[in-house]
Amino acid sequence: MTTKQRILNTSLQLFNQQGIDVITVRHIAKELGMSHGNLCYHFPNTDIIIEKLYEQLLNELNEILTKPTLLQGLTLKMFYELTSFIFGKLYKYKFLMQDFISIVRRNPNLKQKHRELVSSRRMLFQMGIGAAIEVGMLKPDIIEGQYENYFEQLFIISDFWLSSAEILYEGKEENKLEKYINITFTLMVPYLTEKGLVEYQEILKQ
Amino acid sequence: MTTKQRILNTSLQLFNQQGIDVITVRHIAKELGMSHGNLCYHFPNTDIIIEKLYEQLLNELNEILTKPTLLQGLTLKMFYELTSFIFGKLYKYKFLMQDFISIVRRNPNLKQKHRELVSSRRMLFQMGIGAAIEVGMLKPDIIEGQYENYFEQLFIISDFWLSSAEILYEGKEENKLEKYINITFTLMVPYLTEKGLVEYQEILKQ
DNA sequence: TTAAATTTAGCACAAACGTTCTAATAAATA
DNA sequence: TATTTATTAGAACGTTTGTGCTAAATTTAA
Repeated sequence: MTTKQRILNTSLQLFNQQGIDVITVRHIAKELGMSHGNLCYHFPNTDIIIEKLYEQLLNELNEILTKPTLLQGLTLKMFYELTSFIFGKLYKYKFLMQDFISIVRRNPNLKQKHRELVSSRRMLFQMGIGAAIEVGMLKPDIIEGQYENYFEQLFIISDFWLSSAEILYEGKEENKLEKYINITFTLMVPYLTEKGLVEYQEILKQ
Repeated sequence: MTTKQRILNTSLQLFNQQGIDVITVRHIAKELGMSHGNLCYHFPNTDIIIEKLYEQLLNELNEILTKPTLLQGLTLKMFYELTSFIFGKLYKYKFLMQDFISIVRRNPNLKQKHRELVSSRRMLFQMGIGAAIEVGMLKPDIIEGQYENYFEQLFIISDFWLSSAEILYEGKEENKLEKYINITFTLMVPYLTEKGLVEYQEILKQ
């Protein structure tokens, strides 16, 4: 593993544990057992490390999200697994979500990048919803703006379940991810057809 | 107005504009045209100011939430107005929501206080849901844990809509509050009875 | 093997921070 | 009026921060 990647890994760990406010280049260097002068040779400051970690998250997400076969032979289970995959990645980089407001204030570039991510996620989900309606999994869009509201709710929860969990969640750490995946996934239940509901029940049993 | 209250007001304004990371006792003092030594005579540090502002928000919320007549003669419109009231207060103190993770890290006392707030809100809403089912506004709790999930979704969105808006919202500032009130309120639509739906449509018309 | 490029450690600097102290001023009280 | 109390300004302290520099060590390439 290269020194740069070792720095990124250790930074991710420290940011996740303690947040971006208290972690400095000196802390990261100390954790790695190197001089902070050396660390600044690789990354001049923490903001650049954070930006690299955000790009790393984007790359890991795009590995799946840009697959052209993503929506072929659509099933509800695929939706669930996609949610699980995304949430797992967000969990891995949880400081990015929890401190996103501060991060964006320090580095406005990321605001635009995140908007693009959300925008592409929105398009993907719209296509997914459309496909799911066609195969009779979801109810057609009867009430005006029904799925628009659903998207907004979905994005708020997707982006901030980790923040909420940090304050409110009291159970075991290993159950956290699944709990919030379910909370988010059940947001869809009201829009399921009877056929969709059957499939939904089966997913829960597993 | 007392000096203490002037300091709190100006602090609130600066925190809302720029966040808690960059604002120091020196900034606040400068904005008020006083020496920072003087400001520290009133409030030794920013953490204490933040704690006082949080308590101020709690007091303003409790003015309504602890009214014994709150749930008497329950209508959906009352629910909507209650949501509006709470969201308006959160908007006034938006930095508290947007920076809550950092704030709690710096002052763990507030974590417990917030949990108590959420817990009392949860009880209030449970009573509200119960009453709304009784008057035929909401569907009875058929699916196991149906309303539990609803609560979780509701609390995540209530606590973090301001954070999401900071990054994603692009419309006019004066429409922001209403937009997110609607997003949150429509979370309830799937649980409405036909009677409830009629009342819901009427609220939207206004 | 020799030369160049990369990587490393450690120091030094100015700026900003919270905190504390002193002394002066204003307000309240006896 | 005299005395105490509350409020204010400003300076000083030790820390910590990001940043940049130098020189040594290591690796790579010729």
